[in-house]
Amino acid sequence: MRRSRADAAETRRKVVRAASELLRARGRDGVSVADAMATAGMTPGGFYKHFADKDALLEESFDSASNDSVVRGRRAAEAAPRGRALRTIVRAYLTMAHRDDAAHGCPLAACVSDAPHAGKGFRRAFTAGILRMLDGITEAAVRDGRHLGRPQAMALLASLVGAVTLARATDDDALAAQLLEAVADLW
Amino acid sequence: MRRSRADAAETRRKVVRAASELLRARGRDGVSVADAMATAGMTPGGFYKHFADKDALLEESFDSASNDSVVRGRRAAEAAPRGRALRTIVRAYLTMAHRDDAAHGCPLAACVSDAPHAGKGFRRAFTAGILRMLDGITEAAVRDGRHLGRPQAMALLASLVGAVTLARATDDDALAAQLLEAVADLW
DNA sequence: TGTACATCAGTGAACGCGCGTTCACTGATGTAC
DNA sequence: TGTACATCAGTGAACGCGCGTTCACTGATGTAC
Repeated sequence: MRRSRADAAETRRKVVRAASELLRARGRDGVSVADAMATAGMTPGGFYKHFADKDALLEESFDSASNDSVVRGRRAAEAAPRGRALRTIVRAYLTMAHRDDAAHGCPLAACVSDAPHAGKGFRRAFTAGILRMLDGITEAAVRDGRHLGRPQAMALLASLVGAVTLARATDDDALAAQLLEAVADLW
Repeated sequence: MRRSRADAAETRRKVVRAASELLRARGRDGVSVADAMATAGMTPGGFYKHFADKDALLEESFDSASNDSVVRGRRAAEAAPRGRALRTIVRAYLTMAHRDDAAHGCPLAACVSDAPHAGKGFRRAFTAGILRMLDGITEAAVRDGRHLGRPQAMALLASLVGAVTLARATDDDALAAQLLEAVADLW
């Protein structure tokens, strides 16, 4: 039956949140429309009242995750000890906790091998996510009173994403921890 | 109809090669048994004469790609100018050509976000692939007459994989090139 | 403020498609004598 | 070396399943008067 506009907006938000977690936990092909709807407490049929198709949901879900992720990073940087903002967010990124909780973690790390096979919209959202992360890194450095060039921010981001994705891909926990540690010690 | 043992072995090899390229080009979920068989010039039915199931094929395909990749790296290191083995393979890894030809490139970069959602066998193969790459990096350094610690090899590998996967994920070619360049300049 | 009606969020079943897997069959290969 | 038979690599159709999407329907919400 029909719901109020506020209810409908809330439903939409719940679906995006559910999809954003499923997307990061299982990857693009691991999210089904029915799953996302069920996780949000709905039946599959209503999906198309809110989104054009599955791609539109995934694109918006990625974007939402990317925003959340950068906001969380900024908060961590603000809460960090004086002059340690960048170091704090880098260390937080490179934890086994982050490795083990992809659903609430960095969407770049979660979707990096999905994007090449995805459509235009998703890849555009991914690119925006990269830029947001680079800006977040630069911002943290500025907060520490030092200048980090764009190339250095890029190299840092690449090593962060590489370390976490490799740590998730291996079945050897000790190796995973060493990979994270090795990159943490690099910066 | 029945084929000779030599023919059958050749068929099996063709299927693994086809699957290994499809796997790297399209990711785990992008490979269908029928596609792999068709690419190898066969109909789908014969597949189960050679492999227990799709997982067994993908595991073997990953392993094969991983071996090929390391062998290619070793050859490049051997052909490199004196004292430049490591630099040569790192630079070769970080090219737009490698980014654009995933089918014949590093399987770690191609499958890194697939592995976490894959079964035990695939993750074990992935771990073996990481170790092989780390050994390959160390070996190249030794050839240059310098010692590279395990942590440094790990940090290098993470940044390589991160750079290429991010470069493939974005739809912005200039950004992709800058990411590769930024990591190349780090080492 | 009340009333009548149009709208539309959400339901749950159905459809079509692709995919992994199975299966009966074919006929060349390999083996036993 | 030759022959008869068992084996089995490969074929191509079929099955079952999950998934994205559609659709007729329901009944509360929003709107027009």
